[in-house]
Amino acid sequence: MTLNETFVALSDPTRRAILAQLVLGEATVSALAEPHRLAQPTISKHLKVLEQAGLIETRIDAQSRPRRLRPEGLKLIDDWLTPFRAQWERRLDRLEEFVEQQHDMESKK
Amino acid sequence: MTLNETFVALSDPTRRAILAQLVLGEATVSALAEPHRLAQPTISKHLKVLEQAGLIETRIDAQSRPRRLRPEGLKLIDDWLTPFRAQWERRLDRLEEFVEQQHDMESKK
DNA sequence: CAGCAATATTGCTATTGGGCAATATGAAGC
DNA sequence: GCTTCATATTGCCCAATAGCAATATTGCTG
Repeated sequence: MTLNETFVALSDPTRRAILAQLVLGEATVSALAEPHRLAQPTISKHLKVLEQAGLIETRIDAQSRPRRLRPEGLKLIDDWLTPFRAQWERRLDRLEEFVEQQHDMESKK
Repeated sequence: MTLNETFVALSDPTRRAILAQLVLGEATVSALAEPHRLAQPTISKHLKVLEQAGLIETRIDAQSRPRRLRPEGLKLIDDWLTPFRAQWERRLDRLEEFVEQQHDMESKK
């Protein structure tokens, strides 16, 4: 459940696709495997990584082990982004200022 | 400059540390190498990954090649987070609702 | 232009990580 | 109790990657 585990978990496209699937709701392992051309054990491995990172959780229903999203897990990432977000918003502000200035110039012509 | 490149770039702690350093402003390669117990070529390699992902850019100043942050590069990540953010905020809303309901119950005692 | 300073490139090694087939486990249904 | 279904675990291979030392490159500076 560390920041690093989370980023590592997200660095694989298959795992990101699995998360995207889970936004739509709970799904079994076989349902999660189906869209990818990957063997079941491969998917199980990915699921383990995601669970270890705190991004999904497992429920038990007879033989099946449906997974569901733990969106709060992504807060670590969101928080990490904060200082950077501040920066790109500042850039946007400067751009807006610039546009406004240009506009003023125009109207003074 | 793809989403995958970006996530891969962020999946290494050294590279994240470098980005964090660059929030404070432009820095030379040797300045970036200094805090880490890593050889200079190792850092240069990391910088290449970050630049390829569009997260930093290089300026040329005599022999030195100072890097600066390109915070907009992180928008890809921020955008990817959007659908998930919606989910964890909904959870928060439900929590608030619950707390309010409890509060109502209390006041009716 | 010689020599130094800052960085890039190259070539190598060791580790990690994604993939698979084969097998193990555990619950359901007959 | 035996079979079947869903999934986990194990053992293996190959490719990708972080790391380094050695060397190349580029631009000052004397």
